[in-house]
Amino acid sequence: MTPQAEIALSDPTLIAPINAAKELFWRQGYDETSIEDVVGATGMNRYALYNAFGGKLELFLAVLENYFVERKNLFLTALSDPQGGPMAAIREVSEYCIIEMTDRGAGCLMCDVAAEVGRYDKAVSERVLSYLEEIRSADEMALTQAEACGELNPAISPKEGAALLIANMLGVGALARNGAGRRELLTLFNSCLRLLGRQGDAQGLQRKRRNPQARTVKQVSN
Amino acid sequence: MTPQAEIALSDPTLIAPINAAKELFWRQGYDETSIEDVVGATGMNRYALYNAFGGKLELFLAVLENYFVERKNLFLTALSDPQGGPMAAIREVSEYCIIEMTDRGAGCLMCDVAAEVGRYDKAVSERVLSYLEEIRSADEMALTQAEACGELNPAISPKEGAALLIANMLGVGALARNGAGRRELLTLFNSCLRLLGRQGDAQGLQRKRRNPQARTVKQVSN
DNA sequence: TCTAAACCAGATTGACCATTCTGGATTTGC
DNA sequence: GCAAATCCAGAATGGTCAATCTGGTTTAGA
Repeated sequence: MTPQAEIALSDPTLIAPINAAKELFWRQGYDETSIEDVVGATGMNRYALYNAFGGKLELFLAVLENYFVERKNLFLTALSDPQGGPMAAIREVSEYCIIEMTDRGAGCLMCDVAAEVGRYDKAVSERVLSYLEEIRSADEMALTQAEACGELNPAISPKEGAALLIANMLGVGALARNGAGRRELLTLFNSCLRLLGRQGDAQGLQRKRRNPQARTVKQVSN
Repeated sequence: MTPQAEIALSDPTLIAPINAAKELFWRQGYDETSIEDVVGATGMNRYALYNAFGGKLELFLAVLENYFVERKNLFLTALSDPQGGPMAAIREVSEYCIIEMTDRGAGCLMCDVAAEVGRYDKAVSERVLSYLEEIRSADEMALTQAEACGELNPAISPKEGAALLIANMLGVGALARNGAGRRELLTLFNSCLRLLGRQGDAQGLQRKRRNPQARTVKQVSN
């Protein structure tokens, strides 16, 4: 991130324009979003925009950073002190993300749009990978707790499980971007979570249960 | 697909140009690839290109269709009569795809580049989803065989498992596009396959085995 | 009130690119 | 060998867009 973009992020009057621009980039992509679009959506004029951010790329970097931080907070808050247990917390934040993606039919700002920009600027790709790693590690933390309460499928380590969750969410994003429906994507995520959980270890679970027919898993209502 | 693109696909002299253009679009994306690039890579001149395909978009559609067909054949061939068992066949084709993606650092032509074009042309997005469904159904076929030989984790249906495989591959593609390494992605895919397989049902497996310590799974050599 | 700085909107620049045009070269059929 | 069709390469066209410029307007400070 450029120093200018960093300054932009800390200026409270720029929060609203950044959010407006984020919405545009997220829905339309980087190339498809013109400065004129941003002028229209933010209410700022070109002069002020260039003054505050420096240019289109720098504006996008500020947007991306804002999205990064927001997303990280979302995950860390929900996963560091999960009320209903770690698996429930993972489900909660993930379903929130899926709803965001299907609302926009636009996948993940970080991975899809940022990858577009990554073609110009390799630093963006690296930033994306490092952020994904941060989120993966938040997932891993939650899965470690899950392991401790016996909620994790013993066939897998928290680390591997977290990587699977990330990949699954990226896949869900790719499908959303091509127009897949919310219900379908929630079901897909649900299968993933089921395999990661103790329920994925079907026989092992059955052996512990008093009534094996209760094996089916509570589905999301969507 | 336009009639013109369909004709282009059936003309054997256009196979080489289509493959050259595919390589460009795959690596660089649609917007970043100029007609001049294509002229350079294919050896065809602009006049001939426009004559054969009609325009840039039509050229891309021909490329996409070619990729679709090739990919479908790859999956159907490997999965319809799997020599070393269905799970091995799934592993084989998937690892092939991962190697392709990491070679180019460019994810999946179908999902990543086509989604870019899908912004102009909704028909492209729909085509992408329908093709993914075809590949998913090939995976489902293989997983149904796996279920019959007791190689599938009983916690999951072949249908769900196939959807998970697709999502996982799309996620792997997103990671590859941002520069993730081959080894990391193969490991990730491996965890996915392990959960889908009988090994994902750790306790159940343990109960059937004579020596439970043989629980670890053969890893890919990469 | 006055002055200097900040701000605005529209016009302009400069670059890129898909597509078409054109006039000459090459091939093809007879 | 010749005429007609096909092909070629570079120039030209038209459009888009980021970024800058300009000349006038508003605001803020003393």
